[in-house]
Amino acid sequence: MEMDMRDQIIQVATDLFMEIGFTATSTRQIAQILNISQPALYHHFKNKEDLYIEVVIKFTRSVGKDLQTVVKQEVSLKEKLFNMTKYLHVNHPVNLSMMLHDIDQEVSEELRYSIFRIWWDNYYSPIEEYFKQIENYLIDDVNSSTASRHYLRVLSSYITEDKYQDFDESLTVFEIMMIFLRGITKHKYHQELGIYYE
Amino acid sequence: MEMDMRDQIIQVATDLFMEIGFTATSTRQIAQILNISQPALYHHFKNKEDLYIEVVIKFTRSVGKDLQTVVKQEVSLKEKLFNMTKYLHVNHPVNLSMMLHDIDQEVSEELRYSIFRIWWDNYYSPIEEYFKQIENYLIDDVNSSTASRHYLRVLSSYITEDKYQDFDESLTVFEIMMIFLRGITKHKYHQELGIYYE
DNA sequence: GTCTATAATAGGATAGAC
DNA sequence: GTCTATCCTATTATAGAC
Repeated sequence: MEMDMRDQIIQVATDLFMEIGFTATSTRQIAQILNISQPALYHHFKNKEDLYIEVVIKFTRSVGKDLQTVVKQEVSLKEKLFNMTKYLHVNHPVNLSMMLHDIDQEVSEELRYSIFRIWWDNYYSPIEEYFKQIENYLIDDVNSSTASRHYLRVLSSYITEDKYQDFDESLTVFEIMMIFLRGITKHKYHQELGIYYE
Repeated sequence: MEMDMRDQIIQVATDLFMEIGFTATSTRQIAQILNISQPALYHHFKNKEDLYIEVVIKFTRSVGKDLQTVVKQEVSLKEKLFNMTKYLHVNHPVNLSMMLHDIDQEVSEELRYSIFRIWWDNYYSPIEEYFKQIENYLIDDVNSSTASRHYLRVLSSYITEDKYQDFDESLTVFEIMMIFLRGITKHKYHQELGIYYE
C-alpha cells in the first residue's frame, strides 16, 4: 500500500479543502497530518493555490465519472433521475457552494474560468445527457439544456453540510425529484392560477 | 445628512461584508474608507465578529421587511409569487450562499444559531405566509412549509454574483417560477413516467 | 526529498496620549 | 472619540544545509 508522497498530500488536502474550505485549511495542517514539515510541501507543489487547483480538478473528475455511471444504467428514466439526485444529495462529499465560493475568492482570475470549465463539464455534461433522454416528456418551453441548468442549481442548494437541520429539515430525495418533475400545484388548478403552457 | 460614526461603520461594513465576505474584509479596509484609524473601530464595536453580527442582523431584517411588503400586496397569487421571486433573484443585493458560508465558518458556535434564527425568521416567515395563501392549490404531499423551504432553497441557488454567466446563462424569473409551480414534464406523460400523485 | 531557520506579510486587537 | 505606536499571532513562502 505504498503511496507517492505527492498523492498522499493530494488526498489529505482534498479532505481538508472540501470539508473546511481553502482559507481555513493551512499548509501547516496538511503537513502535520502527514508528519512532514510544512516547507516539504513546496517541493511537490509550487504553492497552495496550485495544490488546490489539482485537488479540485481530480475531485471534480471523479464526481463526473460517478455521474456518467449513473446515467448509463439500464433502469427506468424515473429511477435514473432518482439515482442521480440521490448521488448528488446524499453521497456528494462536499459543500458545493463552499467550493464555488473558494474558487471565486481564492483562485486567480485566469485560472478561475478554466476550473469552472472543468467543473461544468463534469457535472453538467452527464446531467444534460440524461435530460436529452427524457426530452420528449418535457414541456415545450423547457429543453434539455434549461432543465439541466435548473436541475444543477436546485440540487446545488441541497449539497451542503446542513448545520441548521433543526430549522430546515431537508426534503427527501424523492420529494425533491417529484417537485422538480411535476411542480407543486395541482393540475386541475393550473388554469385558475394562470399556468397555461403545455 | 449628519450620521453617527457607528452607523457609518455599519453601512460601509455592510457593503464590504456582503460583497466580498467576512474574511476578505479587513478592519483596516473599513477604517480607510471612512478616513478613520483602524483602532477607532474598536471604540464602537468590541471586535470584528460583533460588527459582522450587527451587519447581518440589520441587513436581514431589511430584506424581511421588503418581503413582507410584497406578500401583503393586493395582486393575483401568481403575480405575487413573481414579485417575490423577482425581488430575491434580481434585487437581492448579496450572494446568499457566501453569507451562509461566512456564518458557518467565521462566527462562533454559540452565535451561529441565533443569527441563523434571525435569518430564517426574516426570509422564511413571509414566504410561508405566501404559500399558506395558495395552500389549497398545492398537491397533497406538499404543504406550505415544504413548499416554502424548497422555494428558499431553489431561489438561494439563484442569489449569486454569477461570475460564470458565459457558462450558465441563468433562467428568467418567469421560467424559474413556472417550473416551480408546474414542473418540467408534460401532464399527459405523468402516468408513463410513474408520476401519480395529485 | 526533507529538514531547520527565517523572511515577509497581514490581520486583529490593546495601551495610552490627546 | 480618535489618534499613534505596538503587540501578537497566523500564515505562506524561501534559503540553504543534509
